[in-house]
Amino acid sequence: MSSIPLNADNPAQPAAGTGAATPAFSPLYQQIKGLILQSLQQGEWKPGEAIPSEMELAARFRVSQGTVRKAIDELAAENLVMRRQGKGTFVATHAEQHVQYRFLKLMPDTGDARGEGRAQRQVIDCKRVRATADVARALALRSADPVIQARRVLSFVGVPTILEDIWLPGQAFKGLTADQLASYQGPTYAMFEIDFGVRMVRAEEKIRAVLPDPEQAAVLKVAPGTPLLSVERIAYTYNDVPMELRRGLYLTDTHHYRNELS
Amino acid sequence: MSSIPLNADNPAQPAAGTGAATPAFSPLYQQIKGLILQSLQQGEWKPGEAIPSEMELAARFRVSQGTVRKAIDELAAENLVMRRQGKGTFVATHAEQHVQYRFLKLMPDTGDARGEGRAQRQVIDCKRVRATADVARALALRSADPVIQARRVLSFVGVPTILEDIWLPGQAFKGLTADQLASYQGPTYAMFEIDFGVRMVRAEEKIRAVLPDPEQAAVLKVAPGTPLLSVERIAYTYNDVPMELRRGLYLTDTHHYRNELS
DNA sequence: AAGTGGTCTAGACCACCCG
DNA sequence: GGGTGGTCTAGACCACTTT
Repeated sequence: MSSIPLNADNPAQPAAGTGAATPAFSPLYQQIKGLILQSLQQGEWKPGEAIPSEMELAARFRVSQGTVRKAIDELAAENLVMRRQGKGTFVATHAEQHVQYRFLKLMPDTGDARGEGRAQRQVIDCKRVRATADVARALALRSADPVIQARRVLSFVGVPTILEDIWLPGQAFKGLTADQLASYQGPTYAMFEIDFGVRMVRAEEKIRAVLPDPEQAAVLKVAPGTPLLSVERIAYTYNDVPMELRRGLYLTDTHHYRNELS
Repeated sequence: MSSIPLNADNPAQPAAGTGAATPAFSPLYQQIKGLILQSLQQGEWKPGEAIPSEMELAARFRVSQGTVRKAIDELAAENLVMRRQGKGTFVATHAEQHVQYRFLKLMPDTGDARGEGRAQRQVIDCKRVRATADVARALALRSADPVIQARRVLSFVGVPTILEDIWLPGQAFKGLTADQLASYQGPTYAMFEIDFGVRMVRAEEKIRAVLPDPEQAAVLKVAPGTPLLSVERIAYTYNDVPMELRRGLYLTDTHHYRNELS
């Protein structure tokens, strides 16, 4: 087992890699964080499972519990793990997370809960295609690489509200079907974790106001001149690897995109 | 000076108020955080100034440096203070902050820096009015209470891009003039700090896609059917007191609203 | 050299959860 | 009662900034 400190009697030595040299100085807890992160992305612990206790990790890495604690603090702040007092620390998951639909910021204008009767999904199509230049760039692929493209509509209380086009790297999502997209209960990102082992960790969104083209207007059943929110999202797994491009059109008559600034 | 622990030989005792009882359990560092917060909102240290060192605060509150540290950690995470290694901990300010325009998420499509030649401001008007019902509700005032209402346009590289209507509680912002809004260099929120002692700490935004009315279209010099981003912001000072309502219309032809999810 | 924030440790005890 | 995360302390040393 790779231990980190070279001299237990001389705590807080600047740096000491695990064989591979650590070039710039980084605090011990950052190195521990890196090691835990590595185990996370290698799937040593699966989403929803508990990771070893702080004491165990401290013993494994030969550091104090406080140092492990600070490492886990940061992972928890980034939503990569979840702590539960008295129970343990768990690998975060898009399923069974108190905040379902973590990345969906669209809220109904009335009723502070976003829930009020889940969305109905309707998958319009799902096919294998070759990446166009812009899709390839967003997903860090080469042009013409295989990607899976899907289109679906989300309705709230029967009202079509979101039209989404989704692009996924063909390699990682080989075999994804329209049926799978439609029938899975709960967040699509949870399905990605379970069926493909792909965990989305963070995302970036670019938001604009646009008018729908005739086809989009028809699908959403709105007049052609209806202003819509265009939300382009790139979702990333571990290590900032982009794994999904999603272009959404949101009807904001009875909903709004909610954001908190600080 | 009010000390907190009653018994220094028995560290980590559950709770011990400063005279006034602390009803529910809250860790010591949270209580310290509350005390520091209190000093912040009472203006014991002004924006940009350094607060006492961790050792000094530890001595003042009769706790260990580590406990003060954890309290300040949270304040720093909430952007209420800023730490600078080797120098001290400083009261956060909207002026001289590396991230100017902290609350403005509109970015040019090209050029990752938001800067590229600051915005030009044009104040259209600024007057004292009585709060309408919705403005009063947003600002936690009574209907017909005095408020200051301002309208201005921000242009980037000469192109009118943002039309903003701003409402401020008349009491706290007595004497605010159009000239003041127009001539101040730097973030308006910095001017609020300096001229009115009001520090905005966080904000909430509701975003929609809308069409401008004829007047709005004229001011922004766009065609009537141009879709625009409607951004309604409520900004809060300490203690979650709302101090500003702002309704913005963003032109998203060459800009986009950028958001990071995690 | 002195002061500040930042890291690390070791040990104690508290709050919570479960068997 | 025993395990887990959470809090608190005291003391040491590191990294950065200023005098």
